[in-house]
Amino acid sequence: MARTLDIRKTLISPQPPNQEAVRTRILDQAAHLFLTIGYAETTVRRIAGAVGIKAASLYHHFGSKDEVFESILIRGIEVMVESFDIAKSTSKSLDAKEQLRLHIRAHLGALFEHGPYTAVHVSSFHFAPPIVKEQIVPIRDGYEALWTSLLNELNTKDQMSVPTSVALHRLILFGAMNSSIEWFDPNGDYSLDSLANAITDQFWEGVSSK
Amino acid sequence: MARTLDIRKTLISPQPPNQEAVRTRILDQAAHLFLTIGYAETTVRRIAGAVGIKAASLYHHFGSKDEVFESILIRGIEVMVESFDIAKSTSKSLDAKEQLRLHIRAHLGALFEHGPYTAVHVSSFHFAPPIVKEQIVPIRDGYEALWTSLLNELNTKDQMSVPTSVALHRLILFGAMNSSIEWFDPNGDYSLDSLANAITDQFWEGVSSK
DNA sequence: TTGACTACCTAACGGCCGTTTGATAGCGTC
DNA sequence: GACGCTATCAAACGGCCGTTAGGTAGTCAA
Repeated sequence: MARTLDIRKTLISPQPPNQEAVRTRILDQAAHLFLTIGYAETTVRRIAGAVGIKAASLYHHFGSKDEVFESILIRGIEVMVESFDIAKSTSKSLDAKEQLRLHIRAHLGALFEHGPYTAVHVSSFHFAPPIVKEQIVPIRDGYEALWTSLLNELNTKDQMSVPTSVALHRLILFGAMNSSIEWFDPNGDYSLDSLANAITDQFWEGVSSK
Repeated sequence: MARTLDIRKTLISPQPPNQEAVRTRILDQAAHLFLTIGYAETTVRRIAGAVGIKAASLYHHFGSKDEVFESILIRGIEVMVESFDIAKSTSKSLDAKEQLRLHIRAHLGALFEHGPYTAVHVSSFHFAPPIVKEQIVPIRDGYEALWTSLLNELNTKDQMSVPTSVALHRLILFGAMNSSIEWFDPNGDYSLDSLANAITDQFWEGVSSK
């Protein structure tokens, strides 16, 4: 059975599966470098070295350094969207605050639990080359729109009421969540669940003593 | 009187005041570049060009590019500390939430109203060269300690009670404030006062409808 | 066996980087 | 008028960058 599948696979896709595997390894290693030392310090030679090939060989799989970078940024958004969708479907029947908590947990999960792609997006998008930014912004807008409509939904329920604009509060919430990549250690004493709870409670109730 | 002061000044400091003026212009132009295009794209030649001199001449005023960068990061902290101190002394007699509001407004003022130094610090510290970071961290810790003790103070008053740790909520608040440099336009429709109010209300009351 | 194709290589290209060297004006002081 | 000092410059340094050209094994179908 497994063998028949293998045969069919090679028949359907003429190139060996190695191609896609190397592409993935390049993206993984590059993402790790972008995250730890930033765009400029992450050179093509360094990425190739981490993969175990030479810089010139990388150009067999990608057209340019920026194509690698762009792929990583896009994958970072995909990871966020996938997490969001799961949270959406699993929290449907819960009350407003619990729905919010699950979505916040999902966003933090994308940042810390599903590879470095989303974290790269958050840390390195701001100073990405303008040509790359142009390509990414519309895709990123899609993810932000998911959050906007979620918050609008919750805001129509009677449990939540944002004092000014939903857009503004979404930005504040994003700032609170995303800035955690600067200081949160997913292997430290604090769990990701407890961070999600803290941000949710803070966003929901504030710090006033009633 | 003013004349005597001028004479004394030249007597005390032999070098002409031009030296300090050029240094300031270099820092101003460099900070603007670091903020808009980032550390790597901000080259010594570009900084010098913006000032109206050649790259080699810049080395008469600073020992290296990183010395310029480090000076800007330190100045960014100084601006924050100065804003904080003013807020502290002018809000002493107010209630807890109003004290918080004034400090949040002060931090945002440092980010948007007193030159690009603080904004450079927030946007470019993360990927600063490790040697630079080492120098800056202890200084930055001083500013963060101011906020920690402020929040601890407010937390002992009966109007505020953070559900988990003050340290965590300080980080969340910093994230909310600092991320505004990614999207807030100080010359747009929204005033900095209203942003400070929104963040304050959000932090204090949350979004729940009681 | 040939020929196309894949995946890698070495070597090099032009270009920009941060920085240094050494020179040249200008200017106030002895 | 000689000297020392400041501020600037042109030119060059070695080094690393992203990228390309051209070659070479290996694989696999005709």
